[in-house]
Amino acid sequence: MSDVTDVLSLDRQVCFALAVASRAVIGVYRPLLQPMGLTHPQYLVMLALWERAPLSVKELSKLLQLDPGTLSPLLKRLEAIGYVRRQRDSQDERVLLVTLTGKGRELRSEAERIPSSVVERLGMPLEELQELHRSLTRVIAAANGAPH
Amino acid sequence: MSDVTDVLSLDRQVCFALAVASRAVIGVYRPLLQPMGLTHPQYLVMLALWERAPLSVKELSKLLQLDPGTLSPLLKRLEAIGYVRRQRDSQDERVLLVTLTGKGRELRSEAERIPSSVVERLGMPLEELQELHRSLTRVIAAANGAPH
DNA sequence: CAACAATGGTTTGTGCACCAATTATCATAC
DNA sequence: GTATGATAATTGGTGCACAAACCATTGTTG
Repeated sequence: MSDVTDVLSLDRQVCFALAVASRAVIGVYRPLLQPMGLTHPQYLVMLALWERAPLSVKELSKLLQLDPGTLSPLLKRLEAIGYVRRQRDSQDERVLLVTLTGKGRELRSEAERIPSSVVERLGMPLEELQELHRSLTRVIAAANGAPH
Repeated sequence: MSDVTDVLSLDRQVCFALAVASRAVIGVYRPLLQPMGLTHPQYLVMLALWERAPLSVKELSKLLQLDPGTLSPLLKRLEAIGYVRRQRDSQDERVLLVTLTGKGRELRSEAERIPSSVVERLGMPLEELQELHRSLTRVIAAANGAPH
């Protein structure tokens, strides 16, 4: 009955639930992404590029909240499979501009089926997913604003 | 105004929010866990063990929803820093029982300060976190029950 | 009891994810 | 115009995470 036990109890840890939920939902995407040869993080990069390419590594890093050190090899893999081109900005040779190839642009129509397919497989009411999304957005803001 | 654009739009992807939120919240734990020499997944294993050690790899895998192949090296690291002991079950030499060392048990009192510290740093009302937790639990169930 | 399947862990390979250190380019200040 | 500092990306190191292959032990069945 101690609060301490309560607090440490595994299944009450929001953090644990977050980690498990994240992995579980990514697991639902996996078989859908596999035919296109994409992992989930790669898919997120493609989403960002479909919305507004070209993007620099810096911009992608900010958008996806991912370390440049994580993106660097990931982008090379996307280039290796032919979805993306990496080239230095001629205005500023420090920045690397990531653009879509024709193959990368074409992939979009195939990808458009994914979100609805995921929602269908989850079998949850859309309203609930939207509420979850709002809730997650608040947590992200809280975590990013946390001290230290 | 097409629904398709809407659906692919990055910031509406629950999955993206989940991944970012998970990483962001783990980032709040990081500085709190660092003094004890624990990573977040290692912390989750310790939580499980504090609740009910000994546990086999199989049981840990089920509790934490983690692959045995992920746990195997993680547990060796926990053993290397002296929080845990790994020994085969004499009844069934296939199963590996993970138990706490004295040092591992002592760590618990230090860890008990973490959850409240995280909540404080997040600065979110407890009620909202609990609602998020319920919502995440439903998503986890949905994802685990998803076809394929 | 000897083949056989099932079970529990480990290993290997690929790909994130983060951190710290490094490199190259650009911008400023002498 | 050369030192200085800032910025953008890459590299290297550690540690998840998952899949597939592998191995030892146990359980079962002919």
